[in-house]
Amino acid sequence: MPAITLPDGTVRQFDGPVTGTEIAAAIGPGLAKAALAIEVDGQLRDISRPVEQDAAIRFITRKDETSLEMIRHDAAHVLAEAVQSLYPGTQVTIGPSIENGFYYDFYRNEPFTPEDFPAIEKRMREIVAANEPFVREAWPRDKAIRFFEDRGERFKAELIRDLPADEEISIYRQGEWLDLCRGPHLRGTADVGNAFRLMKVAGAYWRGDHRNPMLTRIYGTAWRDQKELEAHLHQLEEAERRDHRRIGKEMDLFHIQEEAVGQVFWHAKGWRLYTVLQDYMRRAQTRADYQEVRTPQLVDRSLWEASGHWDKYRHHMFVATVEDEDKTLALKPMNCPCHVQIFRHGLRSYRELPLRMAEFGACHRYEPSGALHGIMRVRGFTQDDAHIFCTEDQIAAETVRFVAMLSEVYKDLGFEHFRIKFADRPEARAGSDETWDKAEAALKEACRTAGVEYEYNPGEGAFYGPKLEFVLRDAIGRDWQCGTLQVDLVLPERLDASYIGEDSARHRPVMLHRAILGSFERFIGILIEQHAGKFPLWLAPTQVVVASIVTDAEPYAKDVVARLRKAGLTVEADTRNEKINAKIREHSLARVPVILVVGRKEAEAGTVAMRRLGGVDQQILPVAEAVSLLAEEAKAPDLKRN
RNA sequence: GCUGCUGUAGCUCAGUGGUAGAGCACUCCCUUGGUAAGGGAGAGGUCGUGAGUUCAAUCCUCACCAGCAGCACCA
Repeated sequence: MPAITLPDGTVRQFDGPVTGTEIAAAIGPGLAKAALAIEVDGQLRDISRPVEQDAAIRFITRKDETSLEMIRHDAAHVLAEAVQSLYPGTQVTIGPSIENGFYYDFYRNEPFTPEDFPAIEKRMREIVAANEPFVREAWPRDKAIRFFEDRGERFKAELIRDLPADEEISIYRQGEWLDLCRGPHLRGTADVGNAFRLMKVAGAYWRGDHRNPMLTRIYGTAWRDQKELEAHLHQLEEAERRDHRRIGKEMDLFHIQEEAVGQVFWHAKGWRLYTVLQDYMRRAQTRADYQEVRTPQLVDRSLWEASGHWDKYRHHMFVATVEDEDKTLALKPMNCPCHVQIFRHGLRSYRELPLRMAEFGACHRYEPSGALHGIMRVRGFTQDDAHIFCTEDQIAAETVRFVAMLSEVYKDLGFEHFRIKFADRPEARAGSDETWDKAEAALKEACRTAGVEYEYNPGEGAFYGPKLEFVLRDAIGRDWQCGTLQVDLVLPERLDASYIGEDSARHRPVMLHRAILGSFERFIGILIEQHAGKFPLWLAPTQVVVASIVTDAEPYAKDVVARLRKAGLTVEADTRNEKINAKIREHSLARVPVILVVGRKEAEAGTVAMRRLGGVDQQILPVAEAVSLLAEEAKAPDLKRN
């Protein structure tokens, strides 16, 4: 006699086990039609499954976000059926829902190509139109294994074998086709709807392990209706439009070429952006009481052995030898061991702690070729790196200070929202469990003190310590992990860093590794995509162009340029033999924020006609006024505050 | 690194078993034009690299390099 509690608090009694479908029908025909699935005591289930005991329930309709995930999961099943019916002999593996869609991994000798998509999609739409109900069956383990093995589905059989012994093996049928699946599912294939599209194919390792066979993965996107699908496709176009590689080329910011794979040739305009950002960061860290240092690029192998990096990352380091000397050196892949050397140089007192040591550290890592991506993932990069040597007692206060500094920087750079993840011990790690207990506890305590809220990111810590990851949200809703704060009790030990305490004895400092931007290369890539190349004035590679209308105004245009330059602005004169329309068009396409147009009138009156990027109107100003206005606007945000 | 795809002028791309084309950009000439393309002429490429097949390869085959997407990686 289950008593079913509805979300509004009303309770309904039923005589015996009752399915979600029946409950919905008892409430009303509208709901019976709309209900796709049911949540029983917070657990999502098939609507066709009976509820046997008292429970609080909630129906999932198409309006719920939850339905999206189910639509995608079901779409993956529909895809798998379509593929197996069109390409016999293809083995199925897994097919989950993911952000924005779904995928299914198949094993097939010949990989799929996008040319196969129209046929597969057509078959999928037929399956959706047939509206086969999803029927759940519980099978004995042996039967399930035998069934899939008999069909030559060795991956599925392996999955079942690896399921925990006490787990029920559930099979979902849709018409003739069936799949091992935990569920839950929608009512039938028609609930998937038609707002889906196959997107791309890619290789993927079986179980994500590069030692396993490569499967062929088909990605799709699926939504509740056509409008959502179109919005998503539009978002993809938007991301492509903002691609930093494309904009970097268009705006002449940088390039990369074969002779220096994974390393950036910064052109004048890109380098201006870089230096403006670096100057800003230098001021920020000076305000926050950091001391800036500089350490060598090439460091003897012995230091990397001592730090533990040689062991773990040797194959990702650039190694150099000298013919006349029997030495092996490595281009530094990170700065911490070098910073410890400065810390160790001479006796340190507890009075010097916390000691905040910063470096715009140029690092090199031999990243796998497939990981490289524009200037976002490179082999030569510069970190806004710093190490804070402090006592355990100081971790909390330093965390508070760091989060404050980082928040200000992100805000100044135009990112209002960020979130924090707490990454704890990875499987492969240095240091004892006690050390990790201590480090994790200290960092959690620091977060509590700082009033910092975080999500967990289990097993993703650095090999020497737990870390906080700071994740930005950009203008089109994408997340970028940039900042980090890592507690390290291991490296000071390994490299024997110590200070003299109040008690005249030697003590181990704690090292906090921290970065805000991460690397300049990657962060500038993010900035480019955030602004779609239309930078705020202080960051713009070319801030102003003075465009003359007639030859007579040329000397005046050059004079205006000189005055703007004197005020510290980056300015170009455009006195080419072109019509003003063409000049406006070109500089607008080049994303120059301000165009000052000068003709005979302006030359005589000592004025400029100012036009903003994206605007259509103009503003006539005396030169002096334009110069002071733009100079003020072009100040970095921290300088405006003073 | 793995799987798939791609590599032709500075950029975006077309094209063919008989050593190549467009638009934009560039140079020069005409034009002095008032807020998103004025007109004309010209120059520019050993078709990613190397080997093979062929009378003949930018095109076919193989290897390598690089790029793109995804996976794996990211101290």
